[in-house]
Order: sequence, then C-alpha cells, then structure tokens
Amino acid sequence: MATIYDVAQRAGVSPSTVSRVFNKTAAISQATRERVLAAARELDYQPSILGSALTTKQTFIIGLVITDIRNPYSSFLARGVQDTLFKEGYVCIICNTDGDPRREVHVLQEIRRRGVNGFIITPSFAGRNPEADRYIRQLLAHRVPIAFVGNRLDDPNVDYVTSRAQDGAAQAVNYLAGLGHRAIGFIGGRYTQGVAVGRWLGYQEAMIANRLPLCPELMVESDTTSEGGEQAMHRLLDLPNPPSAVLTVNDLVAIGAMVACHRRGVSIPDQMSIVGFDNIPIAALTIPALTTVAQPAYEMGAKAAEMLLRRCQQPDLPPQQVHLRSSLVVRQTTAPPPA
Amino acid sequence: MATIYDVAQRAGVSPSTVSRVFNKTAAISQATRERVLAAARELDYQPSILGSALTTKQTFIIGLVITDIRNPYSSFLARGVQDTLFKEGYVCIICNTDGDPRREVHVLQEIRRRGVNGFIITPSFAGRNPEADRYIRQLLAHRVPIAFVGNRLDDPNVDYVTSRAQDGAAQAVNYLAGLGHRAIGFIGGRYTQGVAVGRWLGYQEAMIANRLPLCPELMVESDTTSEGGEQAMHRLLDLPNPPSAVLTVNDLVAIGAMVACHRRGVSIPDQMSIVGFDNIPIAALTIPALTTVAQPAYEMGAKAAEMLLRRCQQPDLPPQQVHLRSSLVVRQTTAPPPA
DNA sequence: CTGTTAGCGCTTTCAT
DNA sequence: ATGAAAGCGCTAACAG
Repeated sequence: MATIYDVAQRAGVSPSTVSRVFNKTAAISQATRERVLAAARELDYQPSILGSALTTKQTFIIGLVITDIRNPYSSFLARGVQDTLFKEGYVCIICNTDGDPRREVHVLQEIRRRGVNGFIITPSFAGRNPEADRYIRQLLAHRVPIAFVGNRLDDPNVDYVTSRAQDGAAQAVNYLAGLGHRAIGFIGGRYTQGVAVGRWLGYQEAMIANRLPLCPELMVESDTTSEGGEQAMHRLLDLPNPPSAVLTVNDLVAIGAMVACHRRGVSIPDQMSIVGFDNIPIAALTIPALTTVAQPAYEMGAKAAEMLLRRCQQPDLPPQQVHLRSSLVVRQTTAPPPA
Repeated sequence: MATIYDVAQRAGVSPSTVSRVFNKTAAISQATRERVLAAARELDYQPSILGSALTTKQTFIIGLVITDIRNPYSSFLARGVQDTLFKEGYVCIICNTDGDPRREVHVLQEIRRRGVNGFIITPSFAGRNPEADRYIRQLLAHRVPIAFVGNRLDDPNVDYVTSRAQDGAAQAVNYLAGLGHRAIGFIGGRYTQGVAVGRWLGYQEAMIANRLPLCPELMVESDTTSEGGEQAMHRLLDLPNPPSAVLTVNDLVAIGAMVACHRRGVSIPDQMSIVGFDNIPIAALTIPALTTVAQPAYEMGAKAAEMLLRRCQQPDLPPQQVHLRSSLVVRQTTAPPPA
C-alpha cells in the first residue's frame, strides 16, 4: 500500500499538502491538486483511515449489536442501518448477542477496542441486565454516542427509536375483539425479555380495555421460533376451552401455530384466527396469507443510524426519541369466531 | 480512554513493559505483571487495536461482502462467518452489493481503507464483471487474503468454498424425472448472475442426462424474489403446454410460484410439482411443505472464515478449495405428474 | 497556498 | 527482565 509520503514525493510536495487535497481542509492551487491526484492515481493510493483515526478519532466505523442476524427483523434493521451509514461514508461492524448479557458485554468491548465512533444497540433485556447495563452506562458516561432500538435502558435520557409495538399489539386485539372474539390467546416468547415485553403489555392493556377476560391459561410462553409456536399452539388446542384467536409474538411463531392447526385439522381462519408480528416477507405468502402487525424494521434501523450520526456531529444535542408506527396488516388468517 | 502511558505511569513501569504483559511477547516478572494488570483494571484500560495496528497491521477485522443481508441465505452465511471469526478474536464489517458491480468495487474500497486483514466475498457475477474483477485481482496481487463463497473468480488459484449447487440442481431434476415428469421448467433469476449460474447449469446438465427435452420456453428468467416467482409461474401457466414440474432458483421464488398456482386453482403437488433452493427456515412451514435443495449456508460461511484465518496466518499455503454438499430435502410439493 | 514539526497509541529493535 | 527511542500513516498547529 502506498502511503501519503510516497504520493507527496512523487508529486513533489509535502505530505500535508497531499492530506489537504484529500480532506479539502484548506485551499490548494489547481495545479498542485492535479499533480497530487495524478500521483495518487498512479500509485493506487487510498488514504488509510487507521492512520488518520489515530489523530482525528474518526474511524467511520460504528458497531451494531443485535440479537441474531438470522432473524429477519434483525437483518432488515441491519440493512436500514447499513444503507443510511454507508451514504455518509460509514461502515458497520455487526455482532450478535443471542440475548446473552455476558456475550453482550464481550461483544461491546471487542467492538470498542476497534475505535468505533458509536453504537447502535438493540438491548436484549430491558433494565434487567446488570452486567450489560453497567457497561453501557459507562460508555454513555464517556460520551460514546449510542442509539437504542426497540428497547432502551431504563433511562429516558438517551437516544432511541421504538415502533410503538405496544400500540400495535393493542390494535391487533382491538381488531379481533371487533370481529367478535372473546377468548383471545397470546403466544409470546419469554414475556420479560427483549421485544416481547411491549407486545405482551399491549395485549393485556387492550384485553382489559375491551373488557375481555385475561386468562393465564391463554397466555403461553414459547421459544420465539416456529417450533416454539407449533408447540405452544398444541398446548392451547389441548385446553378444555381453547381460544378462538391468538396473537403471537412474531411471524415465525405464528406460522408454527398455523402448522399446528393444520396438523389437527383446525381450519384457519374459520375455526381459529391468527395474528403474527413483524410482517416478514414470507407473511404475505403463507396460505392463507398471515394477518400481522407490521414493524418498520428497515426504517427503525435507518432512523437509528440517522440519530447516531447526528449525535456524532453534535454531542451536546438533547436526547432524541423517535416513535415509528406499528400497523396492523389484515390478510386472510383472521375472521369472526365460529358461531 | 486510558492509554498505555497512563497504565505505565500508574504501575511505575515503561510503556513497553505494559505492552509486553498484554501481548505476552516477552517474559515479565510475576511482580510487575501483577502491578501492571492492577493498574490496567483500575483505569479500565483496554489496548487500542487502532494504535497497535499501525505497526502490526493486525486490525482483527475482516470484510464480508454479500449481496443482501436480508436474504436468509446471506444472513445464515454471515452468522457462520461471524461465529467462527469471533471465537478467534476477529470481528467483521458487512457490506451489501445488491449484485451491482460498481457498488461492489466501492464497498471493497471502503472496507479496505479500514485496514481489514482479509475479505470474504460472495461475488455477484462470475467472470463477467470487469470492474470488480480487476479490483479483486489487484487485491490478490497485493497478497490480501480473500476467501470466495459460492462463486469465484475465473481462476482456480484462489481459496473458495462452494456447495456443489450444480449437483444439487441435478439431484432435483433427477428426482423429478424419476417421478415421471418430462416437462420440467426452471424459474431462475438472471442466469448469468451470481449463484443462479451453477443452478441453471445443473438443471440443463440433468435434463440432458435424463434425455428430457430442453425447451427454451420452460426456462424463464425472473427477479429472485417471491413476486418474481409469482409472475414467472403465471407466464409458465399461460403456456399452451405448461410444465408439470418446476425447479426454482431459490425458496422465495418457489413460494411465489406456489402463490401463483394457488390463485389459479392449480393444486400442488397433484397438478404441479415445485422444488425450491436453499431450504430457508420457512420452507418447512409452507403448506404444503416445500421440497427444496438445501444449501449449507451457515457451514459455508464458517468454512470460509476458517480458510481465511488460515491464510492470514500462513500466506504461502497452496490455495484451498472446499466443496460442501447440497442435498435434496423431499417434502410435500412434489409428486408424480397427473396421468 | 505550502512546508515543518510534533504527536495520536502502540510495538519493536537495541541497549542495559 | 526492563527501558529508551524510533517509527507505523496521518493530521494539525504554526510558520512563512
């Protein structure tokens, strides 16, 4: 790799001059600029960010910490982040936590050691993760720019973007209630973890608002996978009084639930209504097509990236909160309950 | 952030000594080691990789260049890469090309400027992309470690891992032929691009081997999305003599094709057999469940990461090729043709 | 408009 | 076993 000195020598100028033409940090005569550029081209010179970062602290790298990139919600979010950052000359290091607080801390440290200019974090637990919380607060104290997505620290004083998932869940319940359902179940991950909590709260809130009974046996925890959804639905179907509709914590779980119904000959939506969460691409393609609460994952990522960049430029801005909208996408898995 | 000087001062030693205890690059007396470690702990010191990289060239960052992280194949591959690298203390920068050669070059440059120690690349075009090819060859000439996944340069002299997708496609055709199908269609992305080429070649090869007619009108190009698959299947169904079975370039396309059949009342698998490609998680959950050629995406990523790390350590190793297996997963979308 | 000098955080000879 | 000094690629005053 050619260095700034090689270019300087070849162009017959000083390194600073070369630096100036690349950074436009001072006026340079047309003539020398051209000589420099020519020399650079001939040597295939690209300024090393490593070198400049040592003085400027600008690596144009940010760290993105998510649960698991294989989850479509995460990968859409990641793409939103990447697109927005890349346009501004930034690139990102992505690490997965699998919801493990230990790993979350480790991952944050490893990323930080690379001198990133900021973090975008989807916290796995909200306020229930002493280890990671402590570390993140420390970063914040060092004024490291951080934008949170989905969850956030138990602290209103940070930048974050949410999707009003709680409202989304409530919308879904309202819709089902409007259709005439009374026994509405919830299949829901671990309620106290990650994104599940808002969704669960929204469900409860709306059940109460609609004066519908909140039966513990209709609220079942599950893995947040299709297998988890399948098992959970079987448990619900085994009940003496199964629900006539269920809201699920994500689309994969919903699809698992559909499979369970299919296996048992329970027809959707005639005998069972199902609502998913996230609106992953496949949701439109299940047969019947899945009614679901759409999460603007890409937009959330894009927005978080925007906020982060802003904070990098103006560290003293007041903290910013953005609430995007979750919206119910009605398709074919929902209908009035059987008479 | 505390620097190595802060730690040295606090421990009453020289910076070199601190460096030595962290890098175990020379013997240090037990006593001073402990003092240094204590000082480091008190100051929350973590060696900055940026600083050391300037001399060692070791950033412990590698660049992963894929088409689109939102594609499940890519995200599984990425996770395989990340897990393997992270265990060895590496982290990765991920960028998307969307199959655009211009963007591919740009992305490679941006990543390189960050001093990455190597690349893992899933080339969008194989040997038909002068711009990107030229740049990649240049990297190779500079002895930058690169591992290719899926496709590779038109050059046997590089490290790469494939999935024998061509064999997988052939397997699928053989299976359909064995079932009695003669008119087997192929819905296939742009045949000359990215992963599609191997799959298309495998299809043709097996059609010929089975002495089946290779009809141009049964091979249709499409977007590699479910919408693309849906449209393509409609075109096939509009034919005077539609096929009785189709192989598709990926599962999303297959699912789109299923939707098209469903809309037209063509029953699967009785009137139409469909085979997907990739075995994304959702494939097991469509109704009926999708028969598909499984790609070991996670393993391919993991293997590529392994190869890359090996090359970083031993640049003079002979180039290595790994061929993982694609395997047909028979589920419920395939059956003998109608009589 | 351009050059000189020092320094960013760390490693690495070379001494001791 | 430890320290001093130079240097990695670049930027940022400070001169001129």
